[in-house]
Amino acid sequence: VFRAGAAFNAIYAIRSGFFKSRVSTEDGREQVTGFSMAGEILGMDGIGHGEHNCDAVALEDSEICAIPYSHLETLAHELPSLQRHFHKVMSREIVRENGVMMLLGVMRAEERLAAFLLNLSQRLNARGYAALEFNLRMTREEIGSYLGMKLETVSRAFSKFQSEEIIVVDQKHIRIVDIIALRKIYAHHSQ
Amino acid sequence: VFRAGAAFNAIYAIRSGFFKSRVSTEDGREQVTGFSMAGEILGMDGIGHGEHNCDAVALEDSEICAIPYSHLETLAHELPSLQRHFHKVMSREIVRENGVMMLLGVMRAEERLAAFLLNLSQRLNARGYAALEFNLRMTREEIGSYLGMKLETVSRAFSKFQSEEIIVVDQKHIRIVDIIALRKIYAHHSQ
DNA sequence: TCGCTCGTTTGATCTTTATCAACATCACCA
DNA sequence: TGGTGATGTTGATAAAGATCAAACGAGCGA
Repeated sequence: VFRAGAAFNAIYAIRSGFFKSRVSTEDGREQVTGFSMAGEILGMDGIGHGEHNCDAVALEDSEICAIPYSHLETLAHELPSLQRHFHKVMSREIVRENGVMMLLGVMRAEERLAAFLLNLSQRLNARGYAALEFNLRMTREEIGSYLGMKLETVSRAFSKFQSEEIIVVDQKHIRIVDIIALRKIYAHHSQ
Repeated sequence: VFRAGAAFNAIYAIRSGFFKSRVSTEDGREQVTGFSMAGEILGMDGIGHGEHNCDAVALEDSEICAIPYSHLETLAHELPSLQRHFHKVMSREIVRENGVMMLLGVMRAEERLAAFLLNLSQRLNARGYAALEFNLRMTREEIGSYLGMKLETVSRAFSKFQSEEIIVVDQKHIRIVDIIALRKIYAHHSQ
């Protein structure tokens, strides 16, 4: 969709599909900063400095709607409710990132994965998809990058959850069998 | 200043002083999400859901200016340049948090501390303070929470930098002796 | 001044996760 | 149809950082 360093012109509303956002260091290490799906907005990182800070990449065939920022400004001025809505969307992105910082800063591997699965489940559910059965669009490596761990650790955590009969994993297909247990892991009750 | 869960009414412009922001899990673990100083804005996390998501705490005597959000909306509508500026401030907060996610996700302990010191140095410098000599306002534990490591690890990294003659540490007083070396550590050239 | 607490430093050991390696599986395509 | 590269799983080992523990120093109030 866009790359870090590219001039900022527009934000993008996702109509359908699935995306990842990522930032990179000069020495080539990457951090996935988020996964986005229908109804979410990409590119708000570009407003501040006139150029994008991260790359946005589609993980499947997707449709997006570019909203030129200059249009948005004009429209928002004419339509205060849009203005307010846009502020909310940006603010929620800040809150979401706070949550990810919490993930990365204080949680351990299995808690992170539980949090990831619960978040995905909840968002899919909000869009009318099954909450307990879905296909991952991203690789283990991308999950690992997002969660601050290596792909092997992601794979092991999936296997552990499966052996504990909390989820059933078949490649990218996930079925959540015991969402209560998943919530307990997330909430650290598991020790 | 405000607490997570408190109703959102206003954002706060810092006139002087030093603050930390933090989020907490139900089981009591905390993550410091940022340190803020003069000229920065607190409380933008509250717009999205009408209540604050994090706590903001002053780390020294400080002055802040509450800007009621309803005022801001009105003013921004009358003054498009303010509108635009406000968008930039929020966007930069998103970009800043992307950087922290990178810190937490892919960097190792010493790189994180180097990044932290360089960032602090740069921000102090931008405000007219010495870039290479300053007093930390936060404890080792708060630094550790921000950087996703334990206070002992922070302390050890400080000691290591001191033994390598990169910085001089005396309690909260820091003097950067070899900023080039610090940048190299940050950029991962150190291995 | 004494003694207390808080923050910090440092050492020893343990745990978690990374790393390295081998192999399985799948998709794609020559 | 078999090869090739990307992806995923699992095991063995190593390393980074956490945890536990002890001690120190500064600041503060009695």
